[in-house]
Amino acid sequence: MNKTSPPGAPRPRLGADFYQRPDPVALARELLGKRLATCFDGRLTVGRIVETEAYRAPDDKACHAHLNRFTQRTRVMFEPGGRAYIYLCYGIHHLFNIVTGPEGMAHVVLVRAIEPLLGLETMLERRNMRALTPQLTAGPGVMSQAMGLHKTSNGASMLAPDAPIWVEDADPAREPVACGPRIGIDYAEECVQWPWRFWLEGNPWVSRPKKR
DNA sequence: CACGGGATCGTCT
DNA sequence: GACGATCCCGTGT
Repeated sequence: MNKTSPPGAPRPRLGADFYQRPDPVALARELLGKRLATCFDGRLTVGRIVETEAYRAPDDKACHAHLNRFTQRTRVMFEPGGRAYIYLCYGIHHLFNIVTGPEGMAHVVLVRAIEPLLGLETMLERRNMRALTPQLTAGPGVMSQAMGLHKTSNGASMLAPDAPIWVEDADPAREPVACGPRIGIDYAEECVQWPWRFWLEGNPWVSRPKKR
């Protein structure tokens, strides 16, 4: 009997009960292996989530909503879980986060890398690449680009049955889960070492910059 | 392959 | 006016 389904098989979308649970660290871990999907202009792209980071308000200094700082930018983080939080980083990269937790708790999970499953041609085209290599989607900026995730989708709900951004349930990952410090948050003082980055050990689609 | 720097702009001070 | 939850390319070895 088959224990896994083909990549193209339809899957149930995760709903509010998943996203609105209170612990963003547990959610970051559980999102590993699930399928991030978008459909923009009729172009379906799906990838298996292989790397995430948790950001938690109010105590986490690396979180944009540290001390529950409420600004125009962080506003969406306070919404109930199940929306996209997408912001421009370094003036170039659109970083895709999933708002989690109940309303008022500004927790998010950054999706850092996916393993491409469907819509590979679309992903390659968006990235201006020819060959299928981890550079396609390993890293939060390039992953967003490949999936067509842009700051114009900031605040979009992922809960409606016809929402163009969603996460599908999936079979449990076979790879072991590893964790370690988050990337690029050296300013966050005592939070720097918190092991809130999660990845699937050995999966080649996990980001691997030089300095880590 | 290691290293260094530039790109580029929204956000908050 | 400073600074990012990054990435890519050029240089040198």
